[in-house]
Amino acid sequence: MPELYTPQEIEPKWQQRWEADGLHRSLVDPERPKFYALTMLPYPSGDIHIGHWYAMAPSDVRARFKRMQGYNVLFPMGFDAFGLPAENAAIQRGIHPKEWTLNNIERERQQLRTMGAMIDWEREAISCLPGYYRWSEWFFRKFYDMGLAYRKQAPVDYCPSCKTTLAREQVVGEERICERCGSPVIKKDLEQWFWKITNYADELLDFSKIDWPERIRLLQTNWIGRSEGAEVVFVVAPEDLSADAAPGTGDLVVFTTRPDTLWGATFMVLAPEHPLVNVITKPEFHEIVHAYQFQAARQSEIERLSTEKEKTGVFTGAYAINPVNGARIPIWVADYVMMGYGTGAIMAVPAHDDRDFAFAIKFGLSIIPVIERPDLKAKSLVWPDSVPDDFAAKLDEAGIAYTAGAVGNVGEGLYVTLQGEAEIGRYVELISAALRPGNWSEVVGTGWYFIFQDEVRQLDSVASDAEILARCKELYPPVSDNRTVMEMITHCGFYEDVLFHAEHGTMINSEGFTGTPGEEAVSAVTAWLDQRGVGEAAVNYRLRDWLVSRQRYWGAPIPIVYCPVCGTVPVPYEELPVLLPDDVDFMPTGESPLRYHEGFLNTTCPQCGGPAIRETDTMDTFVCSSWYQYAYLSPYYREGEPVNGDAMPWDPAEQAYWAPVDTYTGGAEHAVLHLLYTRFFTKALRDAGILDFDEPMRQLRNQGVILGEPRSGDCVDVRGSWEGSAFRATAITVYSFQDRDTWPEPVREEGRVCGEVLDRDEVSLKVRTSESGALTVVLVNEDMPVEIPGKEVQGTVGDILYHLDVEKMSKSKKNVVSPDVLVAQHGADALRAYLMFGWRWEQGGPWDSRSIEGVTRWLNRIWTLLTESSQNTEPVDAVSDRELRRTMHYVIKSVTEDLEGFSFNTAIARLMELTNALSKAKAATWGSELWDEAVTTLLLLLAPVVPHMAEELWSRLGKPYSIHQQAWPAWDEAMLVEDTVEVPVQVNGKVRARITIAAGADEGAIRSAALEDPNVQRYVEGKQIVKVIVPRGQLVSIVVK
RNA sequence: GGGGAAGUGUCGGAACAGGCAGACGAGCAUGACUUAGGAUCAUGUGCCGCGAGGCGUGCGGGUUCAAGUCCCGCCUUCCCCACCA
Repeated sequence: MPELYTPQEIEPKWQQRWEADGLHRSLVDPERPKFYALTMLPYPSGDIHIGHWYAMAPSDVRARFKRMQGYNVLFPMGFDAFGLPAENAAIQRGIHPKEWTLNNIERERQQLRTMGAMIDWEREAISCLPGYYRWSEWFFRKFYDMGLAYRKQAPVDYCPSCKTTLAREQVVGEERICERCGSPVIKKDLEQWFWKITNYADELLDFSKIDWPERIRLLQTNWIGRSEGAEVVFVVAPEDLSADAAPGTGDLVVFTTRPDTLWGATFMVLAPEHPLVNVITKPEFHEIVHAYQFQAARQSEIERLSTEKEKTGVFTGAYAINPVNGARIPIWVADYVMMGYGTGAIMAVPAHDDRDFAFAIKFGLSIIPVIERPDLKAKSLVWPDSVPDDFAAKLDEAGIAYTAGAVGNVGEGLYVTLQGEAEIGRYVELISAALRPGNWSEVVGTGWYFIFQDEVRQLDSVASDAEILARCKELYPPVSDNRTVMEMITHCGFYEDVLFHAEHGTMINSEGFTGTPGEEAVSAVTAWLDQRGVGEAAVNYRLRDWLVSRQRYWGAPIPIVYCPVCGTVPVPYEELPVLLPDDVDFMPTGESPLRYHEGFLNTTCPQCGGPAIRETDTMDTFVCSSWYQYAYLSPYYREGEPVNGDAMPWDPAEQAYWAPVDTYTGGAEHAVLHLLYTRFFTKALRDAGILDFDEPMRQLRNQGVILGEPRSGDCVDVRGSWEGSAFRATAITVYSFQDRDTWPEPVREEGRVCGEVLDRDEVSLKVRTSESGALTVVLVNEDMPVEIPGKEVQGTVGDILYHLDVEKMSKSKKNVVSPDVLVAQHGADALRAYLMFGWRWEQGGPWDSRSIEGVTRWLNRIWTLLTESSQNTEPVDAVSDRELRRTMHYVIKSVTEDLEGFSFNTAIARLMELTNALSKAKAATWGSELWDEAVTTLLLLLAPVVPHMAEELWSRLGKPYSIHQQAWPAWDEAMLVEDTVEVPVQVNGKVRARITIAAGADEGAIRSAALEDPNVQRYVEGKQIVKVIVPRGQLVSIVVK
């Protein structure tokens, strides 16, 4: 009886052996090239789940692969151990966060060990231990000395559920919810510590030194949000400032990306929180402005749920002077301007910004175009009876396009569409001549002409706006309600698409700059502003400084002391770490429990020795994970030893050898959190003289997410008839998926189909018509009525629930897949292989509990293939030998390239192919030299994937321990060449024959062989051969006529 | 509203550089061995058609001897950002 494959026995056995032999220790070895493979460290929430395996197992495979390729590989692991869940557990269950965390770590470490990964556990680092967080504090102190850490009072995001402030990056989505718990965040005005990540904004935009996914680079780029433009100084009109105001008080600095539109700035808008609002608001406007500010503040606290973003705002009564033309423009307050972006104040150019346009229309502010439309499009509506009847004929004559149509219920008008200066000019001439008394006409979009009987005006200034409007009102009193010309013409739907544009183009109505082409406009105006001292080129970023203060206990203390005499004093390097006291009360107060711990709070000032209090906020946990890749180099470096500010935070020799990380793997969800922070950290440490490189991780690859297994849909019992392979429904009965036990048996027969609905679209249902999964397509109409037993109401096909959501795994949804259970069932090796095989790694997808069986079967096949002897029933055959050898080399090559390129699924597919080839060849080659070579190759290629099984079979074949210390097989290109190749022959693009020909035959030989083929002859006969193409000898393409 | 990614059998997914679409696996079907089979082995399996043959990579065009792949226009889904000045 052959021995069965029992991973449950084999796996622990080898894990112990490897550990006893220190096989996974990674020591500095200058003789060998290093490879630092890092996978994101887990947060010890209590359970290692399938997502961890999905991230780590293929990463381990790749690390092992690199080791077999001759690299000295470091593959460490640790725990991101500070954080809220531990503290919440303390509050809810009375367990100390440290105990909760360390217990979880112990459990997770055991779980991780079952993976059989080549983790060097000697280098484990846990961020909540003093030996670790001493250095987190040390970095804070270092950044403080470098001027990168500062404290300021600012409106910050606060999560009322986590009871702490959050960094901007930790607030997600339109609903502005907390990244950890999903609660909506609120704004609070607090004094907090920030790190100047913005100092590195430009450098963080440079990805030229790293191989990171496009997606992450893009997310970071967008997050940093660099925009170039200018800062322009507007001054508050002197009469609107109190006489005793200090010089400069009235300066209103705005940031704009479009200084070329300055002449069109017809008003200004300040954010409600802008400090100058209270200074400039005229007394008679105080009440209304204050009410608006209050309401705006409240609104940001409640939640800005209103998706309908109707503009609101109030006038301050004050005016500013537009520096380019001295125009007096009103200053408004509106919440569409954010205090947090730019300067919190804008110049509004309603003609070329949709928000400003909407605001100006709503509040009756002037809109003056100052940039020509690049397409030079214009429109004009010829009002009924405003011109003689022959006007249309004149337009025809002039080649001007128009359509006649009703204008409201007034009569028939002409809708004229114009393009280009010349045509517009011709039109203006025509209409001027034709216009009847008491009428006017306008050209909208380009030119902006207002044609009256006696003159043609252009909408080119605030003054002309008023004058044109006045004339129009005179001619046609119904327009009297309008406050601006633009408001008047918005009532005409025909003009809708030419009223405003935001494109770059030639400047108009801009005094000396009129005529400046769009490409030069921004830079020309910026230079001019600079020269006149009213503005300068400026870069603005969306990125804001990293708020690192957290009002929680379970984090690294911020090493700062507040002394009534000396002020803010950092704790001396030598006194670090500031230890977290164990005996604190965990009460959800909204303030750090440390604040109520007298022993912690009260201290002496390091500077004057007098009584002082400690900072009680702790650091964001992302601080600790920003440098963990270096912590692994020499965990808890110099613990217990006091160190000064010039110390190295890790062993310089280890750093010199291992750093930086060569390959980093993990989830993409940290694109603008951890992955941005750690880059910042590395750059800051470089500037501190600690690191000598710019980027922490050379190569980054993100795995996808494993989602829950799709759940069942409703069951349908369908009557109808077959139409080919599909079934046309005439009557449908639906059974809810909730009443599974009452479902009828799946059926697929003449006239009836029954089963669960897996998918649905407008015209069909996909019904599972057998237990095992056979699918039938049922053709339906979406509004077709269905019977629902026990329900009075009739539903329709559109109501049928199908397959149900593919969702993230979560305990509450009861769709989690436990790796522990799978390891017990199939073994770690099978799970590792399946996680590689089941999905494109970088994409992920829903779990499929059935197809892991396929991988298990494969491993069993390998097992019997190598453990059972063979009778050698088939004769030795040189051709098939060669074929096996060829497959072997092809598989070596493919697997090597696939593992290198993170294409894990195809690597497994190729290994399966080699297995299949061996199965086929076994009866003839078993026991031969070739057999041994092929089996050895298979095992070596398998070693990174299924390390335990490979080691077991390796030792059973009597090969020297350990397989993991063997060299990766090499392939021979010469072996990849086949003796004969099958060449497809296409006639007019369709494959009509395949010819077998000696490999390497020249083009002429292939061509004539193809033309001689009888099948080809059939298609070529009687036709004229136009062309024969033989690209790279791969195929023959014949074109006939 | 802006930006990005992706649409291939029943399913997960292959396809180098424009060159035989569907590798590998799941599922399904048939058969073998079995007391039995959710084990194992073998064979088949894109769709339509009895057949010759035709049709097929979200839809519509185009380039080419040849298009999943390149170009133009659309549709759908997912993700990110969002009154960003």
